[in-house]
Amino acid sequence: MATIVDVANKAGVSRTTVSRVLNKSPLVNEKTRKIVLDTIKKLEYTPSILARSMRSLKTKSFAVLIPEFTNLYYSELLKYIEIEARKKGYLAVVCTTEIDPEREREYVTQLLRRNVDGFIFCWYRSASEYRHYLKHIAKKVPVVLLDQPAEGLPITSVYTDGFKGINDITTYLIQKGHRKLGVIKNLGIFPVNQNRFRGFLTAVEENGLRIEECLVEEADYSMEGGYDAARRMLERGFPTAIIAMDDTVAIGAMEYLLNEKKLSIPKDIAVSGYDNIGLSRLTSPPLTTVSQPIEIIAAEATSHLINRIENKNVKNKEIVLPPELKIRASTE
Amino acid sequence: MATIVDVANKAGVSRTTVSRVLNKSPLVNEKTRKIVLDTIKKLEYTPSILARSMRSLKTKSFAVLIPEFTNLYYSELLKYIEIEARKKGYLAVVCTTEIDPEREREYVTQLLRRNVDGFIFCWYRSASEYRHYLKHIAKKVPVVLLDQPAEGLPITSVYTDGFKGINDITTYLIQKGHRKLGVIKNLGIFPVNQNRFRGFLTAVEENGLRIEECLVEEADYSMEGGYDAARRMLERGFPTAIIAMDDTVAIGAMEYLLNEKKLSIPKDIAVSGYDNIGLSRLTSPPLTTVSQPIEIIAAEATSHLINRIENKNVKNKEIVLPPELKIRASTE
DNA sequence: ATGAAAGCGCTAACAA
DNA sequence: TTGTTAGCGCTTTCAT
Repeated sequence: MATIVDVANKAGVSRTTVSRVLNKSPLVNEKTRKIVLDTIKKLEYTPSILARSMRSLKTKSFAVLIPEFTNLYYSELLKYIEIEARKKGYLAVVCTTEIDPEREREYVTQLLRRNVDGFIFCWYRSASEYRHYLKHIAKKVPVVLLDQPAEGLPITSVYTDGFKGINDITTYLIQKGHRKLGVIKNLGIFPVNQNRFRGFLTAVEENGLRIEECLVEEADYSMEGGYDAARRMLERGFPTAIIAMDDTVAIGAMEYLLNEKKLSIPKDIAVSGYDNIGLSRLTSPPLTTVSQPIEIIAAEATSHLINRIENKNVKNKEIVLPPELKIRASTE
Repeated sequence: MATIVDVANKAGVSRTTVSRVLNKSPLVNEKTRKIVLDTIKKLEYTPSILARSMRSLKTKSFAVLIPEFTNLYYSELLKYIEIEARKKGYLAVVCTTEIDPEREREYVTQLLRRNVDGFIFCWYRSASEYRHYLKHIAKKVPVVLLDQPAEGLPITSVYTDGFKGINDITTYLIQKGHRKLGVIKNLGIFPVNQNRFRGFLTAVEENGLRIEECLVEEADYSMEGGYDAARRMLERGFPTAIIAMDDTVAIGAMEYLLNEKKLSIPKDIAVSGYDNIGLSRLTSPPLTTVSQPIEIIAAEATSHLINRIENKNVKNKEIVLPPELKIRASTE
């Protein structure tokens, strides 16, 4: 591999000059620049990012921590994060935590040692629980938190209003005549879950229904989790509608109702989700859900992170996006 | 951030000694080691991976190039690649190519400049088309190719026998009495696709059927692609079974048959896939498919790559894994 | 407009 | 067993 010295020697200039050309400094004679550029081509020289990073302590990379790959919400998020990163010349390094705090810490430590320039966290952990830790990280590099309010921390956060989303969908189902509502909460006492669940409770109360009538289950963030939760629920009662807090879980629940119980959706039981992942349009029947503008969330989070990385003056902010009801056949 | 010099000074030893402790060299007095270790703790010192890489030109990281995140086959693959990488202290950097040759090249160049220690490629490109390029890369770092034979290139490859897999499933369907077979090929003239398709053709011939009876369609690697392919196929004819070369595509096709045509699977049309992604067990009805041992593929590929990175004497090899029929309700 | 020299944090060859 | 020294490839003062 050719180095900057090889180029300098062959071009008959100093390393400094080559470096200037590389960094588009204006303090280089036009002729000199030509010669250097030619030599670079001839030698197929490409600057070592390692050496460059060593000096600048910037790696033009950032880390994205998500719970897992197989939930399509994250796959789609990653897709758009990567697109935005590429546009700006950054590399997004994706790590999955499996919601394991130890694994998460391990990754953060290692990534910090690898000098990533920033973090995007999709983690399910109350900000208050992790206030100290997050502050600690945010002191070193910019941090963007997804799906959760920043709650006063020195970080940027991007999320949709989960309370409103679930409140809307619950209200809609009640208005359609459903009185016996089943609900599948997401596992863990995290703000994102609590907000969505509160949206459900509030809608139930606002409509004068009793919460005791509700069948409450819990599931992790997977299809299998939704499948099992639906099974447990049906063992205990028979709702006319099931509200899940997550499309992936909702789809798992639908599969149980269809495959195991041979029920008809929505005739026997209506089902709704949250996220509007691509798959939700294609299930049978298509899933009613709350749309999160995934592309916008990803693009906002990424571009804001990069802005903060490159310009310390950019301030943290809270970006709250509106959820939108997508009524489809699973409730009609 | 504390550096090695800070530690050395505070501990009253030389950088070298600290470095030795760090690298668990036996040439350090037990007492000295204790002192150094203490100082490291006190200063919360962590060695800079950047500086270390700069010397060794090893980054303890490798790149994984896949077409996209949203095909669950890749999500699952990544999950197990990451697990294996973590076990060995490596960071897997995932990049998606969208099967865009230019984007692919760009990534390879950039990743090489970032000194990744190796590559795992899931790319859909005939090895022959890319012989030269692959050789070029393999000269610099170890390469593992997934889903494709190495065809004599100096790289390791891991794949299942797609010819046999599709041949088996086709034979099984014919034996079940299906005579009018629809097939959805995957887009692109890549060995992995050709092998699977040949498996289909051969089974058809072996059973004395005529290929003209077959309805042939093409789809990219997405659910939407399968959906559209099924639509086009049904506009032209009516098979009793549809064989897709990929679960994701098969599921898309099923959704079309169920949602748009209100057909019954398998009564009106049977459907089969390939890959055995987690979702295929949960669809309605569950999808008959050919199982690829994803976990084994991922683990073999990753551990072999890392072995090659760390020990130049390890030889490239071709790892061919057996496919396995998973008969489920979509064909029963 | 150009270059010499120092240094980023670490490792390794050689000396003691 | 420990330390000295050089250097990985680059950027960045500070001179010229």
